Amino acid sequence: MAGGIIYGGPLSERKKRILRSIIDAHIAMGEPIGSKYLVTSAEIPFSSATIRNEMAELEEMGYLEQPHTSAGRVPTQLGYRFYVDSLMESYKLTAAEIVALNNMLKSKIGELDSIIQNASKLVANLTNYTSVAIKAREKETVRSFSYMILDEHNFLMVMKTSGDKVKTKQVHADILLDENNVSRLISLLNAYCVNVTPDDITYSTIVKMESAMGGAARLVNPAIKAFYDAVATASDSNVRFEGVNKLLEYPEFSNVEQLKRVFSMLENKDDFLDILSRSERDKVNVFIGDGENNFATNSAFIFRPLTVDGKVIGAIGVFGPSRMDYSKVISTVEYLTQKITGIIEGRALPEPEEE
Amino acid sequence: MAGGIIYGGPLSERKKRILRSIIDAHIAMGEPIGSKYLVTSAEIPFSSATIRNEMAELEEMGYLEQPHTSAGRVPTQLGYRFYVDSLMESYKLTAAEIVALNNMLKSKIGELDSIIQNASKLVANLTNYTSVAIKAREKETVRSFSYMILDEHNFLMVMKTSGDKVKTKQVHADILLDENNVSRLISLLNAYCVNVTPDDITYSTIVKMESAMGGAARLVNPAIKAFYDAVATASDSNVRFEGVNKLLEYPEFSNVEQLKRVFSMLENKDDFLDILSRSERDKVNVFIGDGENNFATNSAFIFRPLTVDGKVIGAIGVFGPSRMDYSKVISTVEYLTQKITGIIEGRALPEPEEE
DNA sequence: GTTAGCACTTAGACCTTTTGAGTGCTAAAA
DNA sequence: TTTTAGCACTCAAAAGGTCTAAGTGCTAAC
Repeated sequence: MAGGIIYGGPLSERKKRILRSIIDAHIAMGEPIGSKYLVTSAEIPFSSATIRNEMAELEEMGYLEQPHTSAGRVPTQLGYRFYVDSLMESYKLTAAEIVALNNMLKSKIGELDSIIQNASKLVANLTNYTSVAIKAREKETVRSFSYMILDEHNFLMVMKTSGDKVKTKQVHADILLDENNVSRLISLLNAYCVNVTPDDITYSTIVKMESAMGGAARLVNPAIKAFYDAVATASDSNVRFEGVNKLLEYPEFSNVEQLKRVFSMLENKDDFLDILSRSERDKVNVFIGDGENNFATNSAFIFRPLTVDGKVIGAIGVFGPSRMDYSKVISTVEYLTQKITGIIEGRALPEPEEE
Repeated sequence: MAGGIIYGGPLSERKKRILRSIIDAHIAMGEPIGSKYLVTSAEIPFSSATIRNEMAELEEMGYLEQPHTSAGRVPTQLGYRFYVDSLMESYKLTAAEIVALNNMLKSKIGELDSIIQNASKLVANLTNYTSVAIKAREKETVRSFSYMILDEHNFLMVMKTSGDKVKTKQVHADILLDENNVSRLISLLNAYCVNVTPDDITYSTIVKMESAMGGAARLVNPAIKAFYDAVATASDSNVRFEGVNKLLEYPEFSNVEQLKRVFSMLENKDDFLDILSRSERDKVNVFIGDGENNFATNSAFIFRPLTVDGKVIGAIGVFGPSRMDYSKVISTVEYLTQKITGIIEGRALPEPEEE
């Protein structure tokens, strides 16, 4: 190898093979990998001495590191990144896994929310890592209001949102309702509260509306509240974890200090929303270690955004140690999000035989 | 003391005082408490020897135990139970805490769900334990169906439920909608799907409805699906935790084995629903240790059900080590659930000055 | 370019010793 | 009869020391 060794530079085929074997073995066993192991178990056809030389160079190039002098090598972030980007053999989902995924999706033809959440549970079980379900914040406003009178004290407020959904809220009034006063109220809402965020509603707006309502002024407050609720709820985001206890299975998280760091991170759900907002859509994203994110070292976050009509509405992913079974996780997440997107867009579920 | 010592029997005033001091101290420090400590810090006006004698008797009676011969004493479940039931001085919420609670409740005049969840967050912060928010399963059926046509391909299905709520679902159809076919569909729903759980809908029902709809048979399926979603969602229950990382602060959970047990328990949300269903309503319930529940030893669960119209709709509580600041937790949970029940029932929020 | 061999390093396992907190018991004091 | 001082005893946890095994880097031979 002429010339100096470049940090992160190109690798010979042999180096690639050794690096890949080290990472595979480390992912499987969780311990530093030594040269001897590679000769006997990974069947690299060179002596341990040769491998040691290669490993020393891989270390100098930044792909490996040693926890201490007399230990084997462990992959660095750079090592994992390389592995993910180029070395990994794409894991083929087993028939059993595909069936499990399809069954889940079929049985739970329900709300988007519960689909995502069930998918998340399944991912946790299939991969044995903590899974993450994210429902993204949607900034919605109301395009138009209409109504339906339920009885003399209740009417239904129907709001078409900017996202072309329909939200409804039941409004209770302590005065008698009739077509007359409710329709007046609704046209006021259509005048003042269309394409407007809840923060834009000022007290003076409310006063104006109340004076316009005359004797039925008491209807304004509950109506505004219903409007507020509908829009505020929509703009609520949501990050949920499943299988948090699986983290404890991995030795890298088995001391309390590490755990504290990890848990306070998981608690900080905004960080996950942040990462989602900075991610690439329509592909599986992989965050590793702490150079790339403000995550705890030794950990990685793999997820794929869910998009509908070009808008990111959420994500499903996996959180775990950076020595993670990347190919399995990536293919599971990929498969599932594809299917979910299909369901959301109204396509029928394909039979499990496919693939 | 004439006669033999009775297990769990009555206690002299001095024993009570000593027991209480031991538990107070143990709650504060998390370590076994020795006789010397009680003399110097808890200001028990007897010598350490006397206290040792009393402690030996309290141990024999089942209120205390020793982790090992040369250690201090630790309360047993029986000890904690006694403490909770009779010794504890009711903790007075500080003004700051009351203000925080009230502000939270005021700012978030929204969905019940989000109220409970925010309350839960607050409880976790105020008490420094993991908080638990439970939304109970509601078994609901639909009392009557009505509709509102949105455009030529969408209508709104409005369902009055057995719980006197109104649920709505937007239904999309690929055939043209008009007053005629939608109203026919709705009257079929009123004939076949009233007071019925989703499981009662059989395939033959669907076939019957489809043949009755004639040319518009394709409307039946999306309508049934909407009905199913609405009722299934309502019957979904929900257990959420906040501040799980706080558990790590307590030494009793600081070894990985203990943590595994605790986390797999938290994962098992049905257990919490179970406990809720077996709890006493309208008061704060305290589960301690493992004699009383299938909880991990060293842990306790304190919660209060939320009831509306005599039905339990959820609960707010705290999960933590059995050495828990019972009085603080109990008064926080009590206060908050009272207020939330008030809000749900439509009462106005009282001013923070009260109390 | 590859490999065998060897000196060197070091975390972790294992053992022993020391320390100190806390007890139970006995005999004296109140 | 109740309380207390004093003392011998116990035991977990900390501290220290030794040993082992895994794994390395380097040199010299192939």
